[in-house]
Amino acid sequence: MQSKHPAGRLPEPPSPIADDGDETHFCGTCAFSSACIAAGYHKPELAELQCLVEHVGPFRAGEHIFRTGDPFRAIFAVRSGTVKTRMVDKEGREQVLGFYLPGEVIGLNAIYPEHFPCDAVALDTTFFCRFSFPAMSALASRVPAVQKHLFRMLSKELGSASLLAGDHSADERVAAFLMDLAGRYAARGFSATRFHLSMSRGDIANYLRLAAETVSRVLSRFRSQGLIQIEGRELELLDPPGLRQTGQALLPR
Amino acid sequence: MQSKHPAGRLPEPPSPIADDGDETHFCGTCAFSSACIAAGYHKPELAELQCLVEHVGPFRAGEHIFRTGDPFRAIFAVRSGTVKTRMVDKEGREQVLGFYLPGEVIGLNAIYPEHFPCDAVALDTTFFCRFSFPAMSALASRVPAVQKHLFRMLSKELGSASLLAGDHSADERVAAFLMDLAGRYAARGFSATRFHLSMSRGDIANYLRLAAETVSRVLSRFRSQGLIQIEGRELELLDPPGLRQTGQALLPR
DNA sequence: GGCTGTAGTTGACGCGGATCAAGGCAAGTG
DNA sequence: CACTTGCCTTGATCCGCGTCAACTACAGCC
Repeated sequence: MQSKHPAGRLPEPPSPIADDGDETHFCGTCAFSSACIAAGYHKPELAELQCLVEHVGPFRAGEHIFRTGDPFRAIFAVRSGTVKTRMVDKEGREQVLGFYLPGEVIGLNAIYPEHFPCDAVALDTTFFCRFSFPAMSALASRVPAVQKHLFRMLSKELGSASLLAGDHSADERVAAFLMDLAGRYAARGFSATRFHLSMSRGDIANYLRLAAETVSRVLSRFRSQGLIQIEGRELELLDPPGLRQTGQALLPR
Repeated sequence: MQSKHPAGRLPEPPSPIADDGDETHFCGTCAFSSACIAAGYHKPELAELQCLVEHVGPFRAGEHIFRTGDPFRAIFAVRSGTVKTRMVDKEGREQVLGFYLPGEVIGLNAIYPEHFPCDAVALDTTFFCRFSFPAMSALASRVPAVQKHLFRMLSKELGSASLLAGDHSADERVAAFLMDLAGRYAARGFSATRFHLSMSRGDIANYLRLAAETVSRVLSRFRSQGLIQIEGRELELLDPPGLRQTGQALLPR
């Protein structure tokens, strides 16, 4: 009972969708796979991880996974599809906080306030593993590898938050954004040079604190410079070193 | 053997310095006080917290607590003084990531990379509690309150990272910055309307992604509008509601 | 077919804030 | 004391990017 390619209509590049393995090794690209490996796949604790996880979805493009103010009970690992998180201020202006790809986890910023401080919106058809956080905390107390993994995930997200920091030109920001996406796809085993942008130009612009028109212009310029090939949302990186060069001030050394 | 006011020469406002209590209740404003209270002050686990903490300092203004690339072994809670964290890119440009006041914790973003991804620099004379992270993790496994507290601290910092997000005017940013500081001082029991800015205009500007001149101009304008009184680094908020109004788009609802 | 809505691209123009420059003030130093 | 150095303020100029606008492309719908 596996729905194969829920996002549909991506002819050329392989769609980045985490293919679940069997029931025990349920997520090849799962956010917790490294914790499982460290703990040893066959330890009894793993069975507990099985118990506290719940597969949810599909969510269609535009649907909310959670909303600002919802009580925090669980974190969500993206199994397939893409998610944006965003805050909406009282004047109704949106601020995109991040995009989350298969294998990444949303909801960690809700632990402290105990309510979600932002919305999570599916950008295409999306499935999740839902982890009850109380159960996960209890498990973390007994399995050091799980605790360590949670600490690491939280710390990692702290680091990525500073990708936005600094005042940089539109070119630098867009180049760094593309290279960041490429790296994250590569880390999960997808192509690092050819992928689909699930988010609109407006979302990219908002995330990078630019106008949609500026993003459009920069992408056109990158294309005319031979750095990328782009048609609609299908993207190919023709010159990753060149892009890295352009965005280097924003990228991890 | 308590050095009284290491920063010196602050005649009017009470200097924000955490006064240690006795050896058992060692930090009234400590970053872990809530964890201690939750665990119960007299539980044996508290003695362990005592064991893994080490008081370090003083660091003088400009001295490094840690540097980019240093191996990660501990986190540091500010006992007194102020710290900035910053990254320096290969062109030598500095990016200030944050300011840390008494009771706040630095180093959490180093858990994942296992090396510090940034420098921490004292802005005035500063003392710390140093917590060995391996020991702290081990303790967290046995004391749920400690684990919970670590999760909450990490998650809280994730939230504060998005104070910078969004593209906002210089006025909004500066107002939000001042109100944020005020709230953090208030949370630790210091005056929320009158305090000392330990960081230079340049550091503020860098953190807010503005030019130092712009920060200077905005502060002058706020003074002429009767929102603040400021002389050098001594600041008094005359109209907190007005400032909150100005910075509302950036501030938590 | 025509109508409508959404997303993206491209051009023209103006503004907010960066940059450049000059000067003031306080603390430290020989 | 004069001199330097660092920090701050204020004014003048300039430019990157936001804003406004027009246009294209495409999908869904009746």
